[in-house]
Amino acid sequence: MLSSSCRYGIRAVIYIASQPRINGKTGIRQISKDLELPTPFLAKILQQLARQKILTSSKGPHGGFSLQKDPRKITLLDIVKTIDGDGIFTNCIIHNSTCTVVDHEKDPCPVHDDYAYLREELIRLFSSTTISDLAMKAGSTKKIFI
Amino acid sequence: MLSSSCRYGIRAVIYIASQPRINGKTGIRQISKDLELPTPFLAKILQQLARQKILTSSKGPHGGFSLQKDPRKITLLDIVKTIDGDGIFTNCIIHNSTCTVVDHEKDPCPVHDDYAYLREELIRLFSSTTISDLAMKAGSTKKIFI
DNA sequence: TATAAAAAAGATAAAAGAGTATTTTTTTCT
DNA sequence: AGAAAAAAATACTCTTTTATCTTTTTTATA
Repeated sequence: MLSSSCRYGIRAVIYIASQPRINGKTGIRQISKDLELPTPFLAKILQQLARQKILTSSKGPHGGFSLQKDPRKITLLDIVKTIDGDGIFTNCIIHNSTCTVVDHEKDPCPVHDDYAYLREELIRLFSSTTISDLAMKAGSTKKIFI
Repeated sequence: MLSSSCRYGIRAVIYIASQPRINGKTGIRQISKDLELPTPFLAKILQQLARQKILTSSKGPHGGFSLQKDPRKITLLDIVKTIDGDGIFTNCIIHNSTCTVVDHEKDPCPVHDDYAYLREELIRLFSSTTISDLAMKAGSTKKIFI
């Protein structure tokens, strides 16, 4: 469904949002240690999220990553699109390419109509779930990150 | 969502089900030509489906593949499980492993509850959509296979 | 200003997925 | 029996994803 990179990215953003705000920065060493993810691999993912204005990164001593936006304004859709692209929301389920209503309206693939509903539900879920929601739920337990 | 192998397999099974029954066999050369798929790669996929009793294969002149079951009894779920496994139906959306109700019932991951519904809809769609359904819809057009 | 801490960048390595090529086995038909 | 046609099996290549390692750049602060 989602790539490893994407899942790691989502968990890292939830983790950052759950951190107590002392100076507002969370180091990648700490994130990768607590989430049990490979440090340099996670670094690349967070860099992508920083380029998309979802995270802020700062170098130097006491540097690290923090959210660039209100966690209530960051959705799962934002993160998934940044890391995996929007293929999961547009690709046909049995063909290689997109299979939107426009593409196939006169020549729909046989699963098209039935899958359209599920695709809409997927988009609805991902676009309505915010990092704020997830960080609140995550707050109640430690193990969710692993 | 689904691997290339899996999508190719689904399309091939729909194609076989759509063929006029002369001697009941469809050669892989014909399938790969009409679906524009690489022949030896598709062969491996069809072999997997044959091992799972979804297809029958016969060697020798006039050999080929045919359905081993009533197409009304072959579901998308059968094919997806054969080729991609059941990870898509069991894996957690943000973790590496399964995240079923049993696994996380006392310690659910933060997206668990919201995603559970979508997962159920996915299973419902895949298990209720049969090759018979798809072959009938496919009958009306040529381009759907490509 | 020098140092150390941190992320950024780049190069490389391992694993998995996708695809190709070749040989072997089976079967039909002459 | 022999030849040809078809799938099965095997081994290999290419690409992408995942992961690691090393070097560079930035920056706070002693």
